[in-house]
Amino acid sequence: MPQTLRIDLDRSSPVPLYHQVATAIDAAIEDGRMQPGEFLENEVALAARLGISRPTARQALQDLVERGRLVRQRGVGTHVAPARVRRPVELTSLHDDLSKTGRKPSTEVLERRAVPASAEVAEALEVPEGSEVVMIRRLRMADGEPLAVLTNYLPPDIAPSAEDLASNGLYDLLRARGAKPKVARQRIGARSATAAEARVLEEKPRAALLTMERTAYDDNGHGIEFGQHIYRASRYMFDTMLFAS
Amino acid sequence: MPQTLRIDLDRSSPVPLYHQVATAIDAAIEDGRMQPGEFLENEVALAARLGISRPTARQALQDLVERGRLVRQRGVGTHVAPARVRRPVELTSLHDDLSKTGRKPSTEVLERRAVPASAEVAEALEVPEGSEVVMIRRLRMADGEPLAVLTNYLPPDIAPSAEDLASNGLYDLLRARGAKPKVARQRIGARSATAAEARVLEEKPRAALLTMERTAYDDNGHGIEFGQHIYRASRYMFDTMLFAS
DNA sequence: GTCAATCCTTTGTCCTGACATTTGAACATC
DNA sequence: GATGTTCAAATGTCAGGACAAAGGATTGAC
Repeated sequence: MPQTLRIDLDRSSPVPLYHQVATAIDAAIEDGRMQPGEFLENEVALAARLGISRPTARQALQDLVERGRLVRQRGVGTHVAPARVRRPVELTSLHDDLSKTGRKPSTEVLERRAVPASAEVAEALEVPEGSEVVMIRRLRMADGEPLAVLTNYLPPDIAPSAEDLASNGLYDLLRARGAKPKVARQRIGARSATAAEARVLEEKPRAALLTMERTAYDDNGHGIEFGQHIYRASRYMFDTMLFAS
Repeated sequence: MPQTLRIDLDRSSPVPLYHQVATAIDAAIEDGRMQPGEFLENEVALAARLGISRPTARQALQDLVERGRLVRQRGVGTHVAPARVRRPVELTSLHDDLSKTGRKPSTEVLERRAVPASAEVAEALEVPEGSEVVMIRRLRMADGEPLAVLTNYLPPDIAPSAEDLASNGLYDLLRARGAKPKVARQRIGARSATAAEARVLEEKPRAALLTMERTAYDDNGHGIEFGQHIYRASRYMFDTMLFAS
């Protein structure tokens, strides 16, 4: 009892056909029209019904498999993956994260100024040590409660203004400036809060904090952002999905 | 000045051609025969030279792009990705992690017994609440120093013995029993150590600890392992790569 | 009834061929 | 010399076909 999904294709659109198909199926999974475990038509039938070639249909399905939405088994068919394995690892900023989970993010820019690059910053951003970079320190709040202190270092030519940062996520602003983060290396650790940190975050002195250090790169591998952040462990966890190779 | 790589193909092998090609190129990148930024031949030439079709060559290159080894640009060509964006996110156990970075892992099994499943464990492993599961608690050490206390819950039929656990990684043992972890959801947080935890880990009381909670699934989405772990923040960090969608 | 062999369905791999789109450089023009 | 145009090179998209391999169900033999 395979589900035949209605999919409208626009052959004059610049969006590739396989992507239109993938998006349509993904949407059906997302809004519940297709349930976990439910089988799709086989790919030959799908291609015939939509008037596309089998490779095109395959490419659409393959994309969804790689994103963890579908599971395929040779000789069996293609079915929707269980809901709990569907969430992807993604490179997002905390601002986007909070919006998606329904909490109201707000930001207070504590500091924004030019500083000489430390060795660590210089290496991440590929600039000479001691050259000028912009340091931004923000207090991130969720529903009015302090959540994290975010410290970012950026090359001067793409660093957003303090005003922009008050209402927009950093990554959105970077993208608007043409710097598109594609990959990031992230290191998560923990330590006790200093007195000053505890005060800003409204925690007790020496409370456990989560620390995160991240370098973001564009797709040519050039560093575009380096950040050292601290989070209130009592209010925040990092939630990721891992895949076996 | 594109690099022409010598690649031997075995058409009688059960290993797909595109995979043979991808593996060969990957090996060349890994051992330095191809340097970051260096261009490959264009895909048409590559296909012709190897005597394979262009789609097959493309599939090999596409695989490497998805793994972050290569970067492609339409109208330009295909080149090797910068070294620092190459490391993948992978689902590994701490045992494998330590071996790879050259530290000597050792394990002490503190406890191994059957316990009734708590609500949390029951949900992760898809068993009735209160049914019997095996709880394993291990002290993980690196170079003789305590590093983490790992607490795992497993279905009784795949739970390894205490003896096996003393010298092997948990994931290796699970794989040998036919339970292949494919995806895992992982939550990383922090908190202060209790007195007992501090004692075991040789930390000061109330020292900051990293906590990690992980549920691993096979490719049908069935839970095969649930773990709650604590790490010495002074000796360990989680290091991951993230990719933008 | 049990077990093995066979067949069908479905995805996996591989081929050939064609046109579209993007990029960068060479070229011509003003 | 600056600027716009054209062109070649490279990857992206799409079509249609063929055979292989795996899994499940059916069938047959004992």
